[in-house]
Amino acid sequence: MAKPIIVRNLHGQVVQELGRQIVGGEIAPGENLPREELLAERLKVSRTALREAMKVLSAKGLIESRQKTGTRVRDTVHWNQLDADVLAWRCASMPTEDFVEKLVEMRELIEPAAAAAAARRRNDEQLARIEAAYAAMAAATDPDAWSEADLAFHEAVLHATHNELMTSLFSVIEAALGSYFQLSASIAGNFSYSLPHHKKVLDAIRRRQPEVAREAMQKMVADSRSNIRRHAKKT
Amino acid sequence: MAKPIIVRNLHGQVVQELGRQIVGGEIAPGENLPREELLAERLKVSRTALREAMKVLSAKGLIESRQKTGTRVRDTVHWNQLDADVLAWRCASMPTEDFVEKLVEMRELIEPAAAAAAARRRNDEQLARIEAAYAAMAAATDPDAWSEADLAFHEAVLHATHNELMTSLFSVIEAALGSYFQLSASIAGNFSYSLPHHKKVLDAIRRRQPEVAREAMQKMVADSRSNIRRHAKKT
DNA sequence: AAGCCAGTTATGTATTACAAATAGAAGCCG
DNA sequence: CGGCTTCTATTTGTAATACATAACTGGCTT
Repeated sequence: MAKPIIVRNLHGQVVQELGRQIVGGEIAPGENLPREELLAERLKVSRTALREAMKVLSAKGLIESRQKTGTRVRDTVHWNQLDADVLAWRCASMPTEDFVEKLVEMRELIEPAAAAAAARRRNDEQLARIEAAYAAMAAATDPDAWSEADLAFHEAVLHATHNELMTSLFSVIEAALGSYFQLSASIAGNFSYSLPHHKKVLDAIRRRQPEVAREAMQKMVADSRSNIRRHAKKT
Repeated sequence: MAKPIIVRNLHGQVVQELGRQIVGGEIAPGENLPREELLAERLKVSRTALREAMKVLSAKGLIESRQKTGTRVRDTVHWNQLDADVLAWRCASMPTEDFVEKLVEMRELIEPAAAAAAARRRNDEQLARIEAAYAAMAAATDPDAWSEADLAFHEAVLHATHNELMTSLFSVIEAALGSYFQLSASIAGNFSYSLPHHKKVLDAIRRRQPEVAREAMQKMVADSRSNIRRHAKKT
C-alpha cells in the first residue's frame, strides 16, 4: 500500500525528483535553482516539461520564481506542510522518529474529536458503513485484510462527521503514517487486539454519545501510539 | 487583509479563474473541460500558459487529464480541501453559514490542543513572543491593531507547539476565517473584551500547565464562536 | 459474435522565438 | 564624491508550432 505514486507524465516525474531533493534538504531554502535552460538539460527534459513541474512545486509553496532573479527555494514556513506529496517526501527523507511523533500527535488530535462529532451527527447510512467496517475487522483472518478494514472503519467515522475538512486532514495524515501504522498492526499476535476498542467507539456512535465516543477513541489512539513506539524501538 | 491575492503571472490568473469556476460549481465534477486549444482561445491565452495553470489545478486535485479522454473535473473527495486556494474559493462561493461552521469546528479542535502542547514544550524565546503579542493586544487602541496583535498571539502559541503541521493547519484555517474573524472583532465595543481570556492562556503556558492552557483556550474559542454567530445573525 | 486493427482525437513533449521584468553596472548631474 | 537615473544583460514569462503518444471508435476479419 502506501500509495505506489506511479507517475505517468514526465513533468510528474520531475516534480517528484525536485520535490524530493528540496524537502530532503539537498537544496537548502534560500538557495537558487539552476536556470531553467540548464536544469532542463541536466534533467534531460524540455524546458516546457520542467516549467510545468516548477509551477506545481510553486503551488505547493516550495519554490518561488521571479524574472531575472531566478528560482529559489522558499523557507520551510511557506511550504504546504499538509500537501500529500510534501508529507510523503518528508517521510522518505527524515530520520523518522520525531516526525512520526508529530504525525501521531495530529492523529490524536483529530480522531477523538471526529468520533465525538460522528456520534452527534451521523445518519443511519453512515452508521451502517461503520458497522460494516467493524464486521469486516472482526471477520479478518490475516493482517492485510484487518488493516484494510481498520482503515475503512476510521474513514467511515471521519465521513460521519459531515466535515470534509476533517476527512481530508485525516486522509493526509493517515497516508503519511500508513507504512508505520501497517507495520505495527502486522506484528504477529498483535493484530485484532484492538477490536474491543473499536467496538466501544462503534457503540457510542450508534447510541449518539459524543463524550463516550471521544474517550473510547482517545484510548484506542493512545494504545496505537505506544504500539508504534514499541515497534520503533525494536528497529 | 485577507490576502490580496495579487497574481503577477498569466497562468496564475488562469488558475484563479478556473479554480473559482470549478469550486463554485459552475463546472460540475465529472464534467469535461473544453479541449485545451479551445479553452486557451476562449481565455485569450496560449496553450502553454493554460497548461501550466492546469498542472497546478491538477496538483490541487481539482482536475485530471488523460490523453484522448480530455480533462475532467474530479469528484470533491479528491480535492485538496486544505489547500489555501481551494479554501479561499470555497469561501468566495459558498453560502457561508455551514462552511464557516466547519472552519470554526476545526479551529476549536486545533487551538486548545495547541495551547496544551505549547505549555508542555515552549521554550523561553517562544514564550517571549507570546508575551510580546499579548502586550501589543493590551496596548491596542483601535480594532485593526488589536486584530493584528491577536493573530500574532495565536501564531506564537502555534509556533510554540514545535509541530509545524499544526502551525500550517492553523494558518490555513485562519486565513479562510480571516474576514469573518476580523468582522466579529471590529464590532464596536466588542474588541478587547477577550483580553482576560488571553491572559489566562498566557499564564498557563508560562507556568507550563497544559490542561489549564487547554481549558482557557477552549473557553476563548467558544466565546469567539458565539460572537461570530451573533454577528452572522445580524446580517 | 468476439476480438483485432487502424484511424481519429485528445493530451504530452520538444523546440524556437520573442516579451517583460529587474538586478546591477554604467553614466550623469548636483 | 554621492546619489540619482538610465541602460543593458540575464532570467523567467508567453506564444506558436510541430510532432509523439495514448486511448476511444468503429469497422473489419475470422
